[in-house]
Amino acid sequence: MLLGNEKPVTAADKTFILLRDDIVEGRIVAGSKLSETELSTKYAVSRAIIREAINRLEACHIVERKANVGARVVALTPQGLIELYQVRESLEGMAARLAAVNMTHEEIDDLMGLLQRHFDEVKDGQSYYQEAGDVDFHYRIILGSKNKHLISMLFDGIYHLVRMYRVQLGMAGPRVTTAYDEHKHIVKAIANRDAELAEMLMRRHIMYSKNSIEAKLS
Amino acid sequence: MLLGNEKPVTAADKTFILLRDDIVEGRIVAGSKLSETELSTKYAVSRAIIREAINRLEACHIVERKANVGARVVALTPQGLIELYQVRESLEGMAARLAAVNMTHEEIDDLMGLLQRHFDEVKDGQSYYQEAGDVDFHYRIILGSKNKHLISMLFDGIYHLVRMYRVQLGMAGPRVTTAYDEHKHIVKAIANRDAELAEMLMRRHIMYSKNSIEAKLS
DNA sequence: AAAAACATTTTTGTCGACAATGTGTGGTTT
DNA sequence: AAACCACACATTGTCGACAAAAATGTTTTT
Repeated sequence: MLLGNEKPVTAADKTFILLRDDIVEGRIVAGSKLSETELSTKYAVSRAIIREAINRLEACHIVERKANVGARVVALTPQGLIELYQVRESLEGMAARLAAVNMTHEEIDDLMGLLQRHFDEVKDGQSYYQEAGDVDFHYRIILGSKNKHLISMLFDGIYHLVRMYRVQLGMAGPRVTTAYDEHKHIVKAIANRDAELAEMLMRRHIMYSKNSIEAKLS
Repeated sequence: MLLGNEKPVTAADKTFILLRDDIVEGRIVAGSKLSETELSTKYAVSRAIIREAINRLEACHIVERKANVGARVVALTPQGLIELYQVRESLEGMAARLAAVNMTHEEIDDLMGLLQRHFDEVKDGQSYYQEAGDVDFHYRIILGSKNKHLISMLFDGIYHLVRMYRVQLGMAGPRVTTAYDEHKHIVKAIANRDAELAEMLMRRHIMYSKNSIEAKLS
């Protein structure tokens, strides 16, 4: 899924996205070293382009770089996952709070429609929900916050890392119907313009999700 | 004040910091365009260095860039300030919550010592508190969270922007003794390992601070 | 005179080469 | 045999030049 951002126009943009996806999807293994010359031949661009792409990946916390030594893909650790979800809980909780205040009636109606479609799909036995459906739901609430910083931090930073953990540690499990109910309650709170409750429910929702993932790691 | 990060080693590091400070302190005016060639002569480095510095500033949300057009320093708007403080409230609230769990007894003792020194200074009539003292306090709690993402987002991203608003809109006002009391209560909650309360108090503290600034804007 | 089309100029994007730094190896010394 | 130094190698950092795109100014057309 392409997040609603602008399309890549420059070569550095395209290479950044290619490289990022190769890392997130695990085609470039977590923890490995990134050689600039090697990557420049692989993606058929100059080293300057690769350097810019790596710089952006560093800003996303997807790679770590040491001066005069080089860049490595981050390692996936249980501790890292926990820290990631702590930030997510904090930011998305605030997003839900702000969405309860800032979303238009129309946006809320759309969101309820989306939820209904997801319900129909889940009811028909498709386990489609977890991946795209979940992301889509959170996506709209984050946008609904109308807070530029929040939106950018979550979409450009956190979400690719979350996805990296999901893909590479193979998260697809249950929590389908449970998560649906939680989503429903969150939307209801937003529709009621109850910011306090929306934040609390969103934070709980993300905590449960974290616990579910943590359980699978042990 | 230099935050505890590693010292700049490469020319791009140094230029990035120079440029960032020139923007934050207002020597390069908010909203203005950044010409790469112009800056490269001004800082006596090649355009590649300037480009890297601008890329990093973009990651901090201090400049905005459009492909094939160029980069501009962000504009300072009341709305932007509000959004910034919403994020800060969210992240630092979580930091306080985590600090209540993760700070060592020694770190907490140090923090109480710091607070005592600040009290003495404020008592003696120095209005020193607001600027460095406040930052120092928040700094330690954020570090005390032991959460890499949180620390990086706040120090590398949010705090320079907050400082930019403070400097350029001329925030130095009162709230000295009030803020001190709030700090004291937060530390007490952390010492009691009361994560819930620590987060709540920190969020209130930041909200008050925001309100105080907003009042000055009108 | 206003608007459209073209030419010019400026600015950003990309590239290959050179310089500086870190790393590994082999040899020497104790 | 272990520690240390020196040298060569590989990788990253920096630079100036070229290509492409946008902005500006001029001419042409209606």
